[in-house]
Order: sequence, then C-alpha cells, then structure tokens
Amino acid sequence: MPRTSSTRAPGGAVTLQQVATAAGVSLATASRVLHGSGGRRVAEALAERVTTAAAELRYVAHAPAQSLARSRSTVVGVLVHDIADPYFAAIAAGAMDVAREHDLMVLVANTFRDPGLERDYLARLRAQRARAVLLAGSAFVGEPFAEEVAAFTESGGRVAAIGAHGAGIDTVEPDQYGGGRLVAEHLVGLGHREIGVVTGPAGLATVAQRLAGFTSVVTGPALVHADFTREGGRAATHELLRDHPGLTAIFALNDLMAAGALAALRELGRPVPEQISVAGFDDLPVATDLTPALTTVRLELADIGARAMRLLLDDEPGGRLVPAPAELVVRDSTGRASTLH
Amino acid sequence: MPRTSSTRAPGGAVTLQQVATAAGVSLATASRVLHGSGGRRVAEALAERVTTAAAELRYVAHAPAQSLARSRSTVVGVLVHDIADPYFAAIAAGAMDVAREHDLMVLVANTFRDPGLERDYLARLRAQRARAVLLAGSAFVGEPFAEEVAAFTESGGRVAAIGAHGAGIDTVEPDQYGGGRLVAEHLVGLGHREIGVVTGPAGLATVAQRLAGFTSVVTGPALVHADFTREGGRAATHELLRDHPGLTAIFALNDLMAAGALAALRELGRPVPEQISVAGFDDLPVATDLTPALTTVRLELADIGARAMRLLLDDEPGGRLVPAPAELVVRDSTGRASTLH
DNA sequence: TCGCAGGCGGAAAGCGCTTTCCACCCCCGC
DNA sequence: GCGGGGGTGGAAAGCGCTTTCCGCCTGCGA
Repeated sequence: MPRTSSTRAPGGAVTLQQVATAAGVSLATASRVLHGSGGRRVAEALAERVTTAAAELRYVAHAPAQSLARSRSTVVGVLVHDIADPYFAAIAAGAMDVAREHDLMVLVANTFRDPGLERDYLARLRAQRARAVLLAGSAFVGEPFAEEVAAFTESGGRVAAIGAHGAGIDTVEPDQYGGGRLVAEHLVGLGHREIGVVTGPAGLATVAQRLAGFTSVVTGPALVHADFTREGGRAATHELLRDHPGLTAIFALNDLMAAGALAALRELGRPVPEQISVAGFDDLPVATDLTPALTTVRLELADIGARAMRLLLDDEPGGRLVPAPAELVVRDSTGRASTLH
Repeated sequence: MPRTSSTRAPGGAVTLQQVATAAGVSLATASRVLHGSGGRRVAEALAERVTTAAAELRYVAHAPAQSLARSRSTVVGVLVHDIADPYFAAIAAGAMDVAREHDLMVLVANTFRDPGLERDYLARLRAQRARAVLLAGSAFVGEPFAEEVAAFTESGGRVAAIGAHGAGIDTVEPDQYGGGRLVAEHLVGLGHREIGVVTGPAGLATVAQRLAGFTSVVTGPALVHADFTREGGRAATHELLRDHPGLTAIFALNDLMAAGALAALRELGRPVPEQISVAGFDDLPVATDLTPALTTVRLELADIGARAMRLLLDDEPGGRLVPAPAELVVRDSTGRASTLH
C-alpha cells in the first residue's frame, strides 16, 4: 500500500489543513508560511515544520480557492484568431514568456475570427476572473464586443490589444501603415507602376492599415480579397492576373498569402522576380525558405506579444500606445520592373 | 452616470446574490436556474425572472468559486515544448477545438524542453485543479516528472500524452517508427545507399522512434545531431557533408531541419534532387513551399491533438493507446541516386 | 372537510483558502 | 515584583458558489 494513502484525502488533493495538522500548527500559520505575503512572520522553527510537511505531502494550494479568497486569480487570457497561424503563435509565445516571469498561467482562446466566439470567450475569461486579457488581433470590433470588453474592465480585469486602439485600452501598435508604405516605395523605386494587391479579410484593421500605407504611395492598385491563408493567396493571385495580365508586381498583405502567390506564379510559368515581383508582410520564418526568398516587412512578433503582456501586467494607468516598428527586408522576390509588357 | 453603477458591486463583478435579489428569489433558486445540473427544476415564471436579471446585470458566474464548490474546474492544460513551433501549434489547435466543444478553457504552457519548467507547470496545473492535461511532446521523461504526473492523477486529474506511452496514461501514438521506415524504403528504392540523417535532440522519444524505423531498413547511416530547428538543420547539414562528402541523400527528422538542409545545400551549390535528395518529417504547411517541394512524412497533427483531447475528456478508463498513421508524401526533393559520385 | 403526498423555494452548511482580530506568552522596565 | 507592550499563534469570518435538507403550499382522494 502506498505510503500516501493515509495522508492523502480520499477525494484526491491534499489540503492546507492536512499540512497544518501534519506540522502540528494551525491552518492560519500554515497559510502564512506557505503563501504569506510577507506582512506577517512566523517563527523559524514552525515555518520549517510547515514547509517540510508540505513538501512531503506534495501539497499545492488549491488555486481556485486562493482566487476566491484573495479575489484575484493567477491566469491571464490571450485571444487569438488562430493559434496555428504562425503570426499568432509567435505573438502568443512572446506573451507567454512574460507571463511566466510573472508566475501567471495563460489561457489561450482560438476564436477563428468568429465574433460570437470572441464574445463568448471574453465572457468566460471574465468568469475565470482572469487578471488580464490580450486581444492579439484586430478583428475584435463592433458594439457587442466593446460591451464585453467594458464588462471585463469593470469587473477589474485589464485589457490590452495588438493593433487596435480602443479607448482606455493599452495597445501595442505595429506600424502597419508604415510597413505598407515601405513596400510601396520599394516597388515604385524599382520602377513598378502596375501593382496588384492581395488583401486580407475585409474589416480587419490590420488589412486596412497596411493597404492605406501602400495606397498613400501607389494610388488605385488592382485589388483582390483573400482570407490571409496560403490557399486564399494562391487563388486570389490567379484571379488578379486573369483580370490584370499587365501587372509587374504583387503585394500580398501577409506572408502566407505571398507564399500562395509565388505558388500561383509558378503554376502560371511567370518567373519571379524577372517578370513579376512579389512582396509580403510579417517576415514569418518561412519567408527565407520560399523561392525566391521573399521580400517582406518584418514585425518583431514575439517582442510585440511580450510588450503587450508587459503593458497588461504593470500597474500603470491604461490607455497607452506603444508603437512597434516595421522594417523592410529586401530579398530576392522583388526586382526591377520588366520593361517588356 | 452609467446605469450599472448602482447595480454593480463596487469591487467589480456581479454576484449571484445580487442577481437573486434583483429577481426577488433566494440564492439557491438563482443558482438552480442558472447553473442547475438538471437535477431539480424551478417554476417557469421564477426561472425567467432570474435569467432576465442575470442578463441585465451581465452576470457571469465566478468560475473559481464554482470550481471550489463543485470541486471540479473547467480548464484543461496543454503542455507543449514551444507553441511557436508549427508542429505544436497544430496539435494545440486541434486540441483546443475539441476543448471548446466541451466548454472547457485551455491553459497552454510553453516548456522550452526545460525539465524544471515542465514539472513546475504540471504542478501548477494541478494547483489549478485542471481537469486534465495533455502532454504534447515526448521529452517528458525522468523520475521527477513521472512523480509529478502521478501526483496529478492522484489528485483526480486525467493525463494523456502524444507519442510517449506511460503506464495508465492515454496515448495517441503517431507512427513515428513506420514513418521513418517509409522514408528509408523510399530512398533505398531510389537507389540511395549513402544516406545521412540529421537527428533531433537526444532523449526525445520521437527522435529515437523515427530513427529506429529508418535504421530498420538502412543500417549505420551517418548521423549528426541538431535541435529540431531550421538553423540547427542547416548547420548540421554542413557538418554532415563535410565529414561525408559522398552522401546522396539526407533524411532530416523534421521538416524544420529539412528546410535548413535545403538552405545548406543551396549554399553548397548542390542541386536537389539531382545530386542529393532530401526528405523531412511532419508535413508542415511549409513543406510544399520549399524548393524543391519537400518529400516528407505526413502526420495529421491537428487530428492527433483532437483525438488526444477526446481521450482526456471521455470517461473511459485510462491507459489506452490510439495509433495515428504516418503517410509518405513524395514531392520533388527526392529523386534517383546520382550515379556519379 | 381533512390527510397526505408531491412539488418547489429557502436556509444553511460547506468547498479550501486568506486575513482580521483576539489571546497568550514572554520579556522588559519601573 | 508587577504591569504593560511587543510579538506570534489560533479562532473565525468570510470569498461566491453548490447542494442537502427542511418546511411550506398546493392539490388530490376519501
């Protein structure tokens, strides 16, 4: 018979009371020793008896009970559109790193850009009394969602966002506009005049900003919508070239779609960059492995995630706006506009 | 002044008691209406008053309090080595999908293969009284970790793993061995005899199994260790070819390293597959976008994650082993062994 | 008309922890 | 030698919810 059977509660977990009893002290003393916030000290000898007993019993505090008693939990939420998208995975990783430094656990919610799910998850994060929530995407819009956010902050939680600036919400704002502009200037500098843009889901602030930056330089580019996925980018590129065969460059609003664009151009037998140039956005790891290596805009995604999490966890007043730079990374997928068209 | 200021508790959140009062019923009745497990019914009229009041006050139950009272929580944990690695991201996404169907929230812990962190996170998941935890990687080994797992199950949580079969633990076992074997047979069938293998971190069961499958066909291949990253694969490939210039094929034990291998070969001016073939493992989305498109072994990662989560959440006795198939996907990076060496 | 059963609302006892407040002990100073 | 004060342990009151048990009320049968 395992030694633990006499010390473990039948239901399973060890309670503080058991530790206290084993150490021969009161519940209060045990609590002070193990979780005391320094306000009150316990004599050396007793403290050691308690810690020893706790270790022997493999005691870990019941976090929900602690949350209840302290009325503050140790979890934070991260809302992402899709954790399998490397863009969000990188942001989440950065955020989780910082959370760990603060001894917090991270609840990740995959919303698939479904507004209903977004609200639902936010409500459930509120139910968990999550200390804070990071909105790692900019599709979170609309009145009902804003109400949910308000309810969250009103019940004492902090909210920060990446890329979408709401009133009173801390925001890390990647320079989407500037990135789009950099691409435009780069392409124009190479002599391109007929440029098509593969945009993302309508309504995404990210899309609007990247596009706005681009059109601040190149007016009236050919546009086609896709869904921020590789396949979407591929299909959109076919469509784009069918309708506008004279294009000499394509700007895909993210790297996933740029990969699709390159695939489509390969299928069409259009050499890149000799006949047509392609640029992306995000500088995902895949960008270097594409052929030709992708010219794109670098966002320090992990860093962005980390900074957003820091905004959530310090105790400064909210409403701050932290800019994150976008940097053009020129690789082999862009070249001088071909003169023969 | 916002209308809510009179109804909201100053501290923030709305409590059930407030809802009950607003509806003019007792706490018990409100609880039965809103969270009743069907065991007991409340008259229609009262129920409606309660739900209305709850909606108006934007009430959401205090999850920690609920966990405490019911002594079961609504969170599950997923332990991954690195969520930014597409392999784990895909598994996590599949798992999270199933969790959502069960109305559970997912706590994701990034361990970076640090044994200390793995144990620590597992203890904290136990502290949260997570209903279950999915070990989405096979590096979780060693006595201390096994003890932590035991403590977790003893305190009433379920544990499932991907790829590492432990006693009493539900496991989804991707056919790593078979996949390695498929690659070997494929390469041998193409006439390759001098094959190098870029392996992963020592001690990973995944690595051992893929390699074992491979060496069951090809004995004594040249080996070099890397760390499952693209850069590691690149460096390892350089090393491999320095020491074994006559290799006609390279098997990288995952796609990330295969991407690095292709980069290295490009740097060396060795055409793939004309002069040397390359195969990977996992069939990450990037595989199709590499040049040449990568021959690899497909694992249905999202499905694997989903199945593992289902194992965790049904109430069957543990210790099951669910195999997941591995399938060879032949693309352009492998070809007949060059006769000139 | 009275009795009883069935149905349904409410009081209250926890769930495991924190934290306030009280009581005790010891030591010091006068 | 006695009173008081500082320090430290313990009792107990919650935190917000679930759930058992109790008791009331209604309606039906005799």
